[in-house]
Amino acid sequence: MATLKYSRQRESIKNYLLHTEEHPTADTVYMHVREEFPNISLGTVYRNLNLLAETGDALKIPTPSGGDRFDGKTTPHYHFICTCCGKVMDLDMESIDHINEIAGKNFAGQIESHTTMFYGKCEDCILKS
Amino acid sequence: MATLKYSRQRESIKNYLLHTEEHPTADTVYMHVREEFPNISLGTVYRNLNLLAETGDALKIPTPSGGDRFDGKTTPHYHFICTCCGKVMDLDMESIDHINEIAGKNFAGQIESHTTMFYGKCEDCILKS
DNA sequence: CTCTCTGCAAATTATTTGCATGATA
DNA sequence: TATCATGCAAATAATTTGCAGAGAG
Repeated sequence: MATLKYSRQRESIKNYLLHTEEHPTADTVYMHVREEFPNISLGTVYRNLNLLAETGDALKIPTPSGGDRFDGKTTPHYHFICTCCGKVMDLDMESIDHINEIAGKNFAGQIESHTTMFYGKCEDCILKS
Repeated sequence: MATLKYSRQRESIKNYLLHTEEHPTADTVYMHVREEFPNISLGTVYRNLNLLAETGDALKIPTPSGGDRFDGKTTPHYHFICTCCGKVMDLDMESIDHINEIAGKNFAGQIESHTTMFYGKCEDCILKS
């Protein structure tokens, strides 16, 4: 990949991701960064989010029913997505690296444990039902 | 939901899903079902795949980088997606229902264990690298 | 007969890309 | 001043939807 040059827009996006817990969509990032850069385009947001994901400065989290989410917290941790309301949450739990031994009996691939995605119902949705 | 009526197209789609192991995309299903119903439309395929997923006759598996996959094997099992080649595979491993106890210390939601998605490199991609 | 399902085409949604101009090193 | 980044608009890709007619119950 070509050498990265500094850009104020990218810095702002990176900074926003570091200070939010909501795992925003590209569009949400766009809305926020536009407060500082009113002329920024959605294309630029996408380009930078992908760059940050490549350099490891952000995580790109695919979700069912469209719209990737982004996370500025890059230390290994697990994610949970509520299939009811779509909310993406961090799971603060111990590593499940041993999953490779469990799966390994019939599987010769290598699971990258901390990219595992969990689905279910979040607390709010359980209470509402 | 409204009462379902029989349709030969839906039956054919369901049947194809039951006899393939490849976790096809909607488009792949379309290609195959078109051999029996040359005039079937992609819209109909999508509508029926979604109906089958709702009635529990098929699983809809979201993937990173676009394109849901479908699975006619509806008994609980885990899935693995190769982040290198995109291949979707069944993982024949014991249940990890206890994940709820591990995650539960800091999490009041409910993980539906068998919908957990694992990512990593498949055997083929490991050998090639 | 009534309501569901189909084929077709147009509409949506999320994301990417080409290009001329602007910013960084 | 060479190269990367931006803004804008057009292009893709995956999926959904409106509608008029065909098929199932």
